[in-house]
Amino acid sequence: MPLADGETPEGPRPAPGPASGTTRAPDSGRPPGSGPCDGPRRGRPRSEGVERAVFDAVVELLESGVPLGDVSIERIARTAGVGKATIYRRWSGKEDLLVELVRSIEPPDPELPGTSVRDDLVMLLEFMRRRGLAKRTSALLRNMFAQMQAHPRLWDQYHRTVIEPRRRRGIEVLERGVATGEVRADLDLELVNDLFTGPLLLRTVLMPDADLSPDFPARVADTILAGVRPRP
Amino acid sequence: MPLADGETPEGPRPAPGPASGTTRAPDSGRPPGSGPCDGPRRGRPRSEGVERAVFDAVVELLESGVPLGDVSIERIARTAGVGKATIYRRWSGKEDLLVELVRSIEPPDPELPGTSVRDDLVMLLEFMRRRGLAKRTSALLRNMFAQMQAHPRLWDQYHRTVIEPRRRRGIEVLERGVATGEVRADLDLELVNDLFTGPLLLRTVLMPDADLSPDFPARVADTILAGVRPRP
Amino acid sequence: MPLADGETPEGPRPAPGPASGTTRAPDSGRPPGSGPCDGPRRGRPRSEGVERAVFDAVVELLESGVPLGDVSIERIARTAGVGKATIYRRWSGKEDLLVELVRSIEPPDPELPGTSVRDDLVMLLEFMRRRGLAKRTSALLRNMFAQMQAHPRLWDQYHRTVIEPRRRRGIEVLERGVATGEVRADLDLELVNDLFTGPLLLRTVLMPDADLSPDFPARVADTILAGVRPRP
Amino acid sequence: MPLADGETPEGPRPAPGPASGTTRAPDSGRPPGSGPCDGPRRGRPRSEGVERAVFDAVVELLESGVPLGDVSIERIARTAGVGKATIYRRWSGKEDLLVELVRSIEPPDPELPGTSVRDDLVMLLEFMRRRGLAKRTSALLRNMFAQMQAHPRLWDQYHRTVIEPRRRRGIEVLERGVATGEVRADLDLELVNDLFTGPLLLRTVLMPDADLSPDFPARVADTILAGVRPRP
DNA sequence: TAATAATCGAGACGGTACGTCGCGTCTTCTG
DNA sequence: CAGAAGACGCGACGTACCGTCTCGATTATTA
Repeated sequence: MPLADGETPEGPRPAPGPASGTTRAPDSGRPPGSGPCDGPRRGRPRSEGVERAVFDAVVELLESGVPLGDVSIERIARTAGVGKATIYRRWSGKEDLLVELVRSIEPPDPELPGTSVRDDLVMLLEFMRRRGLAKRTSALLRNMFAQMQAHPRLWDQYHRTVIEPRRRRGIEVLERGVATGEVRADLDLELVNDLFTGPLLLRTVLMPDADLSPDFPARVADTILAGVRPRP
Repeated sequence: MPLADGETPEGPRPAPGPASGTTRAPDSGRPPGSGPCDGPRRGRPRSEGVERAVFDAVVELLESGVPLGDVSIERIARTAGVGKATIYRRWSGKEDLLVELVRSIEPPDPELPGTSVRDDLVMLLEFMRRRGLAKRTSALLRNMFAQMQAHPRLWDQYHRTVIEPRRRRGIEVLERGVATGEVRADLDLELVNDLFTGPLLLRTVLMPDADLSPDFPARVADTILAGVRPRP
Repeated sequence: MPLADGETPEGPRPAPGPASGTTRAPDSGRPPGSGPCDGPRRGRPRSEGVERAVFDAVVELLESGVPLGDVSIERIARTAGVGKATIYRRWSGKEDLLVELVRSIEPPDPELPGTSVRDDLVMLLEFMRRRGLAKRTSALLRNMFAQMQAHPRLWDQYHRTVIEPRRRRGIEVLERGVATGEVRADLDLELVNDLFTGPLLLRTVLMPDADLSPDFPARVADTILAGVRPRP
Repeated sequence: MPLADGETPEGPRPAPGPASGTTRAPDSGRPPGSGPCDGPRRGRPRSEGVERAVFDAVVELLESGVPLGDVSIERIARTAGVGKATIYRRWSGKEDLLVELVRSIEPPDPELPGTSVRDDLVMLLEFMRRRGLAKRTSALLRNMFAQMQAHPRLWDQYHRTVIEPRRRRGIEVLERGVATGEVRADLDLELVNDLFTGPLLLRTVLMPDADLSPDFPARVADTILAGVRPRP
């Protein structure tokens, strides 16, 4: 989501759709009590096209201006040309579906230059900035973000798998900075990390039209590193 | 949301929305609380008790653990002992109602000590922290925030009346700091203001369980004022 | 209603609107417990224009094709430019209003020639036929008739004041016929009266588009008087 | 209503309505009870139990004294334990539902003795008399009748499928009577048929409490056959 | 002349029903 | 057996009227 750092969608991402293959673990739809799962499944196998069709339908709806609250399962099924039961067989509901959609869109983490703490932080912030600006995903993600606030279970899951790892990366960068002497050793690094990422979240979430010019990451990083009080 | 202010809307923001005015169409009646209009209103005046009953019902439902998505107009009306039409006569829908509810709950702005920039900033942050923690308003506000993201008109209104004034106050504090020499004169104060408020927003919105201990405002302020890089 | 014999609406009826004056007895609106009713009423007297405006509004609505089921009190009040409470002050509800409207439209009974039973019966039937055909009142009355079936109290009242008196007249004609030898003395005259009026009701109510040519009354009367079986 | 037949619709009636066909728009599904259409219907078939449950609920409500005006779709659904949408899926509204209900209750036509015109006519009238008296159907049908008056489309349909066939039978009996010499050959048989059925309609519809004793059909038939004027 | 009292238009009020839509489950037929 | 189709019970949606009530304004009679 907007605050998590990511990659520009116009950048190296090969395919904007769902990733190849059906790499899904939490298949809650299989009727419990069936036999061992390693054997070759009997009956008609699940169509590979369904996930793609469903995700495409959701993205198409959201991009065409439909508010996320109006994106009902019924409508997704109609748009995708898919039966409702087929959707419920794979996901437990709209929220579950959306989480997976978001995860599938999430770009891979950026490579850091490692030249200095300052450069690494700017790079992380720049990725977040590009994520927040990305044309198509921006509104979508903001909507999702809003939606998920109301669904704690899914929010937790997203937090665990997306937000927290990136937070870790920022802290690791700072820890390296402490080791090299670039960062004061007497600071709570979790708090410092929030100092860097908070402003970007604020402008992305609360002020979608605000200034997010390319030099924003550098200005934030430099100001925090140097401090606001005049130096003697 | 309430605990963060942002950027000035007259600043670099190109267009604050389709129409900056108060385009509140569905509420054709007088907004309750305003003075007497010119013409003497005809017909039975609206009961003063309805707003109270409705707001109380919503708060009661949310406090009793009902998720905001399940707080339907129907249920509000039932709980408040009020007709649905009476609700729709005053508000255009659930979101509109919630915006007004939040506004009615909004506490008055804090008095600033004025002893120093640092003290004033800590006070502002402390005020925001308490707002985010307040028992009843916390979950409510977080949900509200989510809801409003999808409704630009309401969001604009809330931004104008709640967020923007507070943002102004922060910037004024910083300007005074520049005048007294407590703050570097070469900084973009809007950005600096976001540095202070961003972290609090981040922890409140993204990490509801995170550390929001009483010393958080002071730690944020001191770290940003002093800077992260070691001083020579 | 359509089966009750009456007068042609294009005939001697002087004014199609409500009769002059406010000759209303069943005024249920007066608050019980007030003083003696002969004394001059205090307060503002009821406007004479209200009954007229309300009746006109109802007729206007029905004539403009609005089904009677859609003629709500609300709509009547709106159309008449009258307050709802003003209507309820005079009538207990829609049914009550409609009964009075119908009564006010009901034309006076016809004069009978008295030359013979056959001529009198034809005259009665002819009045019924014209009533059923009357351009504006026809659909209106059919609607009312339908409506009243579902409201026993009002139906009873209408029956007592409109239907039954006319039924009496038919029987009186037949009794005179028995006295003059024009009618068999061994017959149940109530049943005979129904033989004459039934066919007209049938064609008016069940078959609005059916044959109601001017000679219908004569054909009915002559056939029943002569009998269907061939005379020896 | 059911106890009266009327005139042939192909006769002098100029236009039976806007469209003589079966313009039943809202019921897009197969009318239950018809044979298999060409294409094998897809999706879950409509439950057979729903019609029964709904009809039973309506009859139960009416029998327990609920006025038909208070029999709302909402209440029917509640009583039948059925969703509102399920009702609207089959019928376009209350009237449509009631028409089908009445049709389903309609008893089969009587066998005629064929011994004489007089006996056949008495039998037809007796059948109608019993229909009008039947415990459960009586009030229901009277109300139905009232409802349908205001809905031409439904009335047409009922007329076509219920009233008209019965009317035909009566005229056939009379035609046979002309052939056997039991009936005068110079009469308009449609009118004669109305002479017989009209009185029964009159007493059933206009005078629910009137005399409908078992000998009523015979008295009507005999009086009309013999004529009211004394025979020389 | 002023007070009193009932009327007027207007419209808010707590309800009930409307007809539609989406929910998540189910039941059919086709591949 | 998967999948499209769609019926099912349920419940919320936003609207329309119901009949009652409360307003300010109007219009008579009574003091």
